[in-house]
Amino acid sequence: MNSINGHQEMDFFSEENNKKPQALDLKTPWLSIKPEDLTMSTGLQLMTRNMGSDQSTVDDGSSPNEEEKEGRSHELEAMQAELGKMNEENQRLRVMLNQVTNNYTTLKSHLLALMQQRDQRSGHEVVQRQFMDSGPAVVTDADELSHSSTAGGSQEIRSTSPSNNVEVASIGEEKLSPNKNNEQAQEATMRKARVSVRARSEAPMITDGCQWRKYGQKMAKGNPCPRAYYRCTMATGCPVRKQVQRCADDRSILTTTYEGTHNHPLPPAAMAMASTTSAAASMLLSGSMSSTDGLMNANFLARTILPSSSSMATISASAPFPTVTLDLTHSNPLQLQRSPATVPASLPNIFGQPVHNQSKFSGLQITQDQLHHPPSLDVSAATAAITADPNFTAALAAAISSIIGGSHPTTKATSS
DNA sequence: CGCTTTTGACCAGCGC
DNA sequence: GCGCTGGTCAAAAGCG
Repeated sequence: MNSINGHQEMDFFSEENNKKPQALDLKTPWLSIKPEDLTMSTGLQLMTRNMGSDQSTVDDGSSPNEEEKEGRSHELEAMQAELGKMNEENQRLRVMLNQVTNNYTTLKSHLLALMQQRDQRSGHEVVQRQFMDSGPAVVTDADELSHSSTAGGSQEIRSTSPSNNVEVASIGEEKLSPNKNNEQAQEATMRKARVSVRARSEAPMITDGCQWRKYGQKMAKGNPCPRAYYRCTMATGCPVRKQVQRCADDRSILTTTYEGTHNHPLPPAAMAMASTTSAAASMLLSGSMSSTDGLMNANFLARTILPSSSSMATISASAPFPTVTLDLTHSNPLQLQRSPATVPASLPNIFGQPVHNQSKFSGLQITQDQLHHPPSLDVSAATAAITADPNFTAALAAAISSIIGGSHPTTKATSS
C-alpha cells in the first residue's frame, strides 16, 4: 500500500513536474513589486482589444476582400508586436521574480539571525523549555560531560534516545560554532516536538504523501488497539517518524503522531502534512511563545489546515514531549481519505519545512486548478507556516493576501 | 531478489 | 533493585 503511494508520489520529482508553472512567475513576486511594475495587464488589455477588433472584422462582413486581407496582415503585425512586448514583460517579470526570491532569502536569513540572537540571549532556556513538562529532564553541565564521552564512540550522532538529543545540542554549545550549534539544537529539539493529528479514517493509515516503512508495533497501555511505528523512507537517514493508533473510545478515529523534520525534498502531496507538522513543531519550539500564544497559534494552525472546519488544536502540557494535537475529527472525514494525488486539495500547500534543493516558495506553486480557483486560503495558510511568530505571520499574511488575493492589482487593472 | 511487514527481544526511562 | 512501559532493533517471513 505504502509502496504504491510512494511510487506514485515519486513522480512529482520528475523534471517535468519540477518546472514551475508559468503562473508562478506572475503571482509569486509579492515582496517588492510596485504597482507600476505590474504591467502584465498591458498585454491582457491588448489581447482584449484584439478580441474586440477581431469581433468587429467578423461583424463587418460587407468589407471588400483586399481590405480584409490588408486588415488581417496589419492585425498579424500588431499581434506579433504585442507578442514581442509580452515576451519582454515576461523577461522583466522573471528578473523581478529572482529579485523577490533574493529578498525572501535575505529576509529569511535576517529572521534566522534574529532568532539565533534571541536564543543565545536566553541560553539554555529554550532547550530546557522543551522538557519542562517531562519531569527532571533539566540538563546539567555534569550530565552533558558524562554523556559526551559515551556519545563519542560508535554511536550515531542522530540518536533515538531523547537524552542524547539534548546531549547533541549541549555538546555543540561547547565545541561547535554558534550557528552550527543552533542548527543542531533546533534539529534535536524539532525531533522532540510532536504533532498529533486526529482524523476519522477507516484506512489503516492516513495518506499524507510520504513514503513510510513500518518498523515496529506495540500494544499500548489502556488501548486494545496496537500502536504502529513508522519511519520515513523517502530518503536514507530521514529522521521523521510517526506513530499510528486507533482511538480506544472511537475506533473510527485514527491518531497519527509525527516527530521530526524531513531532510529531503518532498512531493507536493507530502508538503501539506509535513509543512503543517513542521509549522506546529516550530510553534512549540519557538522560544518566545508563551502558553497562551501557543494555544492561539495552535488553533490558528487548525483553522489553517481546514479553514471551513471546526477543527481544534491543543497543546499538551502533560505529555512527555511537547505535543500539538490537531483534532480534525469534526471535519469531513472524506477530506483525509482521498487518494494521495488529491490530498493537497484538502490540505493547503503550505511550507515551513527546511526542504533541501527546494525553495520554501515551492509551497506557493500554483497549479492549473488553482488558476481557476484563486488560492487565497492557501496563501493565508502558507503564511501561517512560514514562522511561528505571530507578528511575522500577520505582516506576511496581509502582504500576500493583498497581492494574490481577490484584490490583485493585475486583476483590477485588467477588469477596469 | 529486493523491499516491506511482522514480531519477539532488547534497551532506557520512570515510579515504587 | 525491580517491574512496567514506550520505543527501537533485527531476524524471519511475506510479497511482488
